Amino acid sequence: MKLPQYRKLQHLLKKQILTGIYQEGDLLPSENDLRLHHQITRTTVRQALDQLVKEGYIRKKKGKGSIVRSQRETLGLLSFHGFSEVVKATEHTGYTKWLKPSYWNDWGNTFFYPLSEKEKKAGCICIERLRSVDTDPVILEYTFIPNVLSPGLLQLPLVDQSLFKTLQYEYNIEVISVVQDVRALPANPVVAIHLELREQDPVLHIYRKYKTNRPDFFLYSSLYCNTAKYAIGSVFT
Amino acid sequence: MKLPQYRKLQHLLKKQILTGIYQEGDLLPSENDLRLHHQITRTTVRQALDQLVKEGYIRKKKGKGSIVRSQRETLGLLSFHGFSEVVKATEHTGYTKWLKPSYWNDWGNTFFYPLSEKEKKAGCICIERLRSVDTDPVILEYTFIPNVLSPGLLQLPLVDQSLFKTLQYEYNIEVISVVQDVRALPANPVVAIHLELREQDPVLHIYRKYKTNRPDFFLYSSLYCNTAKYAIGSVFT
DNA sequence: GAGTGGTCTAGACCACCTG
DNA sequence: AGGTGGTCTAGACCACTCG
Repeated sequence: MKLPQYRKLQHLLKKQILTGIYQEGDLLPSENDLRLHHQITRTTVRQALDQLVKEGYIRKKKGKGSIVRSQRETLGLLSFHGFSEVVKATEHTGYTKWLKPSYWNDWGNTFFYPLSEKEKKAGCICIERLRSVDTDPVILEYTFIPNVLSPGLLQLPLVDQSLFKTLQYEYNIEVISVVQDVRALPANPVVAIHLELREQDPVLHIYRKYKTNRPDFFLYSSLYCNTAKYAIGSVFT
Repeated sequence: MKLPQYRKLQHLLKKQILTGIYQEGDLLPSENDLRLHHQITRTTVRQALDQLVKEGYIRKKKGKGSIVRSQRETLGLLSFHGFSEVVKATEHTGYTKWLKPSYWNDWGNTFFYPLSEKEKKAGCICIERLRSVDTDPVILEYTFIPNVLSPGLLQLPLVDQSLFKTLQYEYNIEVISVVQDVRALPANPVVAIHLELREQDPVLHIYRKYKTNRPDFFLYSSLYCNTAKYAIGSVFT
């Protein structure tokens, strides 16, 4: 575990942002301050800050400084949920309902993405959630997590109700990229009931594979979206 | 027009990749070579290469070199079409049909994204294309280009049949990010006919706004996708 | 005018890959 | 062993922001 200097600074600053020591809109210490405090050169400081920019934690402004961005914005890029963005943009309120307690399962015969032997053997923890904007159900989400974490997610309470935050705080696991396949489908009965649609109404369906900073650990999701009222937004940079 | 050194090198290398001087899998000259040839320091060379990595033109390997990636992969990140990816992955052949010659139009009363006064006054050039995989129509695409380019896109032949390539070669305009809204809709009669679906069948619909390296120049698209056979893939990093 | 980030120089040592 | 990219040092000048 020999991290380069710039990674250490990067992780330190990220932690300080995530724990609220620096909040949205705050300025980080200047590159010069950081250089003096950590006894490294400005090049190295800049390397650390470049990473944080790439990850969306800060943006930089010439003559001003490094400005902390909101975590919503950060997630927005990755999540593609539209959920948080929609909620944020419209000042509606978002709500997530656990359809049932998370449970262990094997992967079934035909999982939507290929699995490694290790993943297959461990089975997975399944989470079924319904996400709403105000009182409108918008996303029905099935999440599949390989059961390879100790002590296991089943026993843990979630930080802030958020799976990603829990993984980050408890296991240092961070999502670094997402691959997804998107389709338009007619709603099946289960989907129709939860999303308050008629059967056969068009729904947006997304298969997702999340890559993390652990090379052998992935997350999987299957999402059904009612886009009648709210579209799903995303940004590519 | 005072470009920093690293931008110049970045653009030179990009041009050489796009024109095939360096092809997929080739190694770029080493950082040391580039430094000597261009009389700049390695730091500056690395800055240029970092940009190309970010844009997906190359990937770097320690002990090996900077390897040129395929342009398909590159576009894949931005395009979100799934079109080229699907075609590439399955070794089917892609085909684009101009439904009619491009034509001038005002924007209509309710364009899907807000427009600047300058854009409104100029009107737009419209392109209607149908993209197919083998013989299956997959994407019906309407593209709207503000009519602010001289001599105007209407008179120009397209490079490689590609709008993006034409903009890059003729005007030095490059797309740098995309904002989009995605929905599932029932097919209307026009869409149904072109995509060979029944009316009311679910189609994926995407509104897109492309941001370019010209701060005041955007492109707009509206896409209808038949996802019955081919899903739309995308990657977030 | 003082402080900030943006660009750049001229070196250095390391880990990794390949012959 | 020699070449590659990865990390890092210790400086410099510039353009921009703000009081």
